[in-house]
Amino acid sequence: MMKDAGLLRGDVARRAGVHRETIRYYERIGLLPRPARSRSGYRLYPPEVVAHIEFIKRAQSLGFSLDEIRQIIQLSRSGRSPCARVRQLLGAKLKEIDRRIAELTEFRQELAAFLEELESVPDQVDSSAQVCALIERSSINITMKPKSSGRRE
Amino acid sequence: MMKDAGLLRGDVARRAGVHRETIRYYERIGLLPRPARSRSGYRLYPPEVVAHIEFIKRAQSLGFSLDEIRQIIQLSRSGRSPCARVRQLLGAKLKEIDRRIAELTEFRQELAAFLEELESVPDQVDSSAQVCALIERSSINITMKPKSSGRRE
DNA sequence: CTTGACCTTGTACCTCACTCCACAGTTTAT
DNA sequence: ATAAACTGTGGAGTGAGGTACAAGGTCAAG
Repeated sequence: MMKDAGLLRGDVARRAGVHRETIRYYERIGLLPRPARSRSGYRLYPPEVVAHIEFIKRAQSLGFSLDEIRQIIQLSRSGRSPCARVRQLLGAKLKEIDRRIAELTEFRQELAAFLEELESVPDQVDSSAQVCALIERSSINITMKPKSSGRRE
Repeated sequence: MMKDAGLLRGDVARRAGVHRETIRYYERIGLLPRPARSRSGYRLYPPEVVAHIEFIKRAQSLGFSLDEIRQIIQLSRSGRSPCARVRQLLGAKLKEIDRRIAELTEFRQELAAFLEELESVPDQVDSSAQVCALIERSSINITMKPKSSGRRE
C-alpha cells in the first residue's frame, strides 16, 4: 500500500527545500490546495507541487507577499478561461516588477558610486584597523553622528 | 525657545512619510542615532535625517531587512576611513543586488510569457463571467486542483 | 511484533517591523 | 489662562510568516 500514490509531506518539504510545517501552513492559508489523502489520512502530493512551492518561494524572495502570490496564482489558474480582468491584473503585476527592477538599478548605482569613492581613497593603515574591528563586531552600536554639524538648541 | 534648533519627531515623520513611532523604533534598534535633545527632552533632528529615513525605506522596499540596512549604513559611515573589508562587504552587497535584478527579470519573463499566452486566446464570454467573479471575490478559496491528474492511492 | 521513522491534529510560540496606549510634561494659539 | 497640539516614557498589541510541540496513529524493516 502507498507505493506510488503521491509524495508525502516530508518528501515534498525535502525536495522543495522548505520546512514540513510550512507546507501545512500554506495549505491553511489557501496557497496550496488540499491534497488527496491516503485511507489513513496522509497527505498525498503530485510531483508538480514541488515546482509550485518553488514558484512561491521565488516570488516571495522577490518581494511579493503570500497574499499577492495567491492572487498571481489565482490569475494563472483561472487562465484556462481568460478574461480582460485577469489580463489587466497580470499586466499591473508586470508593471510593478518593472518598477522594482528600475528602483533596484538606481539603488545599485547609489551604492556603487559610494564604493567607487572608497576605491579612490587609499587605505590608511592607522584608522583602518579600528574601523574594521568596529565593523567586524557589527553589533548594535553604530553612532553615525552627523559628520560635521554642531548647532543644536 | 526652540525656534531653529532642529526638527521635532513629528516634523521628521511627516517629511519622511513614516509613522512618528517608527522613528523612535529605528532609534531603539540602532538604525538611527540618538539625536540631540532640547532642555525639556524633545528630540531635535538635523534635516539630513529625512534623507536618511528615505534611504532606509527605499532599501527596505527593495527587500533588505532592517538588520542588513544597518550593516550597509555602518559600511557607509565607516567609509570616512575605508579599508579592504568595507570594500569587500559593499562589493558583496552589489553582487547581491545584481542577483536580485537578474531574478526579477527572469520572473518577469515567466509572467509575461503567461500573459502572452492569455492574449492569444480570445475571451470566451461564457466562462469568463464566472471566473472573473471568482477572482473579484478573491477570498481564500482557490482550489487549483491539478488540471488533469487522477491517480491517488 | 516491536522499533523507529514517518504521519495526523490543534494549539502555542517565535521573529520582524511596526503601531498603539496611558499617563505625564511642554509649547503654541486664542 | 486655558485648551489644543505637541512631546516624552515603558510596555503591550498587531499582522505576516512561519516553527515547535504534545498526543496519538501508521507503516516498513528486522
